[in-house]
Amino acid sequence: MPRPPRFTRENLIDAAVRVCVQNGPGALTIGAVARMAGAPTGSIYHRFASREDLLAETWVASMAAFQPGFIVALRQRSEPPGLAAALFPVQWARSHPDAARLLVLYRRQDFVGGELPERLREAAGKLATELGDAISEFAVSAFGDQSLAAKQRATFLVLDLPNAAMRRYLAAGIGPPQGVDELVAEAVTAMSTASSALD
Amino acid sequence: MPRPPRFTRENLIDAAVRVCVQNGPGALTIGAVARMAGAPTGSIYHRFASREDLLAETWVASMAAFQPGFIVALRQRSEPPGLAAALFPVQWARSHPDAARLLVLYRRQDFVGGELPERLREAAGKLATELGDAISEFAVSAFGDQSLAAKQRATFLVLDLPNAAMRRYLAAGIGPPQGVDELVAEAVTAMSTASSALD
DNA sequence: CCCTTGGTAGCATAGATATTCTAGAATTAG
DNA sequence: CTAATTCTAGAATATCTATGCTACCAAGGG
Repeated sequence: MPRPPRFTRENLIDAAVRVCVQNGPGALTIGAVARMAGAPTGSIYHRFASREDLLAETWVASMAAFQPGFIVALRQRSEPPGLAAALFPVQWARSHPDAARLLVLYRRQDFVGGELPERLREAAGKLATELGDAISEFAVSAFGDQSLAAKQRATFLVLDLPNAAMRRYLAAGIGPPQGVDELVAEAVTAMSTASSALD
Repeated sequence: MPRPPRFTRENLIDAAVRVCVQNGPGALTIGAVARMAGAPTGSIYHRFASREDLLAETWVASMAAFQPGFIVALRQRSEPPGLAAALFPVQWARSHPDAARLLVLYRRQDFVGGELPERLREAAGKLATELGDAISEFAVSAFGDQSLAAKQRATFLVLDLPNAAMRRYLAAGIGPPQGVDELVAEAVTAMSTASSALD
């Protein structure tokens, strides 16, 4: 019944992601997104209440695209434990280059600033909780240990380590080469062997 | 003979670093730095030609503070090779919290944009070259291999890995806890053992 | 004591940018 | 065909920032 949209939320968030990965989140201006999407500025305000909101949505949408698959990988049993999860971000980066750059090269804090509408605060909070819980669960199953230290170790293995290995490539705008998977696998295996040797 | 300065270059760069780590490089505006330093805006233009210059100087100064010590650590023989270098960034972060946050949480590209005055381009280029050479040299001495892959592996071990392990703490505004050193040491040792097992 | 040098102070200007607002366009139910 | 609804368009306004500019300040040498 209504006029069909030319610029959906999704279209505009895509454009916003591209602006951010090209010039950093600081360069996300309404004008820049409008140019990137080929839309007039007014159309952006039709979908988003403010620049701040759009910036936050950009982050939340990218994280929401990444996280479910990652959590599945986290629950998958692999040998050594965590290998499947640690490889997931690298593989995901190949199929989602823009969103991956956003997530790896910047931080939540660069996008989600002060006051946000309920919907976004809730979405962001839910994502954080889900991820934290999934990692804790993994730490218990992998290390049989529910201490904070075990969770930190798990976070390092499955997130920080692969991100570190990819970072330079994503910064250069290229997909992570095959060697990254090998390096990650080697590191996870090495650390797993080292710790089981302590038993 | 002249009037004694109230705001030196150093003062202002310090303030700029603090602005960046608090709100990201995008928040580095002349006004923000002026407020942080307690100076009027005009005083900043007395020292720096433009906002872009100040931003670039902020990065160059932080990197220049980090790099010499790191290079010394890189040349230091340790067992396994690279352990001393990999631990250096973590220790340095404890004594230089603001500069470390800047270097770990953001990238050169977020600071050093397009056109820069000769002095800065040269300083930035020299830093990059020195670091690259030092890492290559380390890669040869540690792995006996001057391939690009060896250099990438070395970079991962001594820079990306420790940065990844610290990142969350620096983002939260706290110094890296002792567990980080242990994790880094464990990872470097594990990977060194794994690769020597291949011989 | 005055002049020179390097500095501070902060208002004034120009250019961006965010945000608002009004007019009109595209659809379909009735 | 018309009303109701959702959207596009983009000009107009309000803010924010970077930068330029002028007046004035402090110290030491002559």
